[in-house]
Amino acid sequence: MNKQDTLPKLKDFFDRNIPLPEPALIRLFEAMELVKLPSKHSITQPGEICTIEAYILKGIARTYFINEQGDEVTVHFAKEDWWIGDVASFTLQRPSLLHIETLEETYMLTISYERKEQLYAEYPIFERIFRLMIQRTHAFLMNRLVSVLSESADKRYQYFLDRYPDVPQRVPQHYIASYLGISPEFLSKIRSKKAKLRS
Amino acid sequence: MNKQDTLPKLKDFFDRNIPLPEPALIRLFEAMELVKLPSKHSITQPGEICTIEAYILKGIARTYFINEQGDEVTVHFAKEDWWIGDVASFTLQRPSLLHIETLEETYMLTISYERKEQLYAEYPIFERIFRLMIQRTHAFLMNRLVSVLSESADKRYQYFLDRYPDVPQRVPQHYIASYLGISPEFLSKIRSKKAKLRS
DNA sequence: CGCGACGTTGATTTGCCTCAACGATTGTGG
DNA sequence: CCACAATCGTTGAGGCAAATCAACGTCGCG
Repeated sequence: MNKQDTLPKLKDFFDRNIPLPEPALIRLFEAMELVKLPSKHSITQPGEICTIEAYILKGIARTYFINEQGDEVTVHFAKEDWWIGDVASFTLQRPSLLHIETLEETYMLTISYERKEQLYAEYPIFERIFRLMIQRTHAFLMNRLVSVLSESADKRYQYFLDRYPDVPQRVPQHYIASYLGISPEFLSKIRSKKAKLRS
Repeated sequence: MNKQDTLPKLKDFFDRNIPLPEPALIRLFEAMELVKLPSKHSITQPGEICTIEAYILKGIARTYFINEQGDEVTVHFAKEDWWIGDVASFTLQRPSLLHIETLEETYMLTISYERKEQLYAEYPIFERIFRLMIQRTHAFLMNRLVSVLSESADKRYQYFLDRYPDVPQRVPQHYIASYLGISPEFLSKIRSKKAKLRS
């Protein structure tokens, strides 16, 4: 994959979400680096400072957390056309609490902390752009919270399928269970019940 | 309560969280309005556009959501030294999905959408300040999500008490249950079990 | 005073977890 | 290239956490 060819995708993302002037787009693009990561490679680990934020061109990654009982809690799946990164660790440049790792070979455009700060300094419009971007993530998190607080596992899974129809074919099922906040066994049972109903 | 007297509180908030130059603080303060609301008054309702964001000086409010089954899900309690508002509705100026209402007589410093846009335009530093503020909320939401996904009701309640020791004395208990994502009856049972253990 | 909102308690049910056993698939080292 | 291990998903039995339903006491307020 050639970096120049990836500009249209980035442009398309912003056109659909946070329209920004062509020159700003170009500046951002220039500050970013095309990175290819094999499957199962880590972007951030707990204790380390998250050094990049990335726009995913192709592939898929997940963000997860290991709680006190020692089990993994998947916070987020990020695939094509999504951003990833540990917002808290990146912006405060503090050790992360999260794992982020690829689940497929993944191509992404990354930006480092320094480059981003540089953008803010040189083109204040980026303060606004990234403020709007984080507001988008905020709305997303809010939905997820309400869903976990008030819906049954069954419904959450259905909702997940509607929203991410291709993800179940791309990632191990127990990661999806941990995203939904249920045990792998129980997700399996939900699935088999659904299959019976359909026939 | 006199508006001038409230400046130190606002200053104190920023000193502790997002230090900002004195002149910027003054600009912000001037753009804000001191508002007093009686208990049980609404700031936003679903369908309306959320017109203000507010810093609470005294009192307490809650943000909630009514789901498909018709029950209330409390997303957030905001008391002294916290901000409230429907970020999504406010920044996009779109109809809100949330209710926000006071639970006590509440004094707050409010800022309207227009005034805030004006601040952004006149003092670009505010883009940064509010970007940092929303990152703070983001981290908060993230914690809450992880907690709901992976901890027992018992533990979540304990955590709530540690973090907001005064709230149980100030708001009806069933609102707390809905914040924790459990039924009012079950919260009552958790409490009585705790009381027995203590004796 | 009497009503409605709130919290409590107990009985019952249900959603989800844990544990254990078992195939199927994948991957890896000899 | 095969053998064996490791990982993954499924299934069933049993148990526990939390919901639901119903009855009741209390309080604040019109």
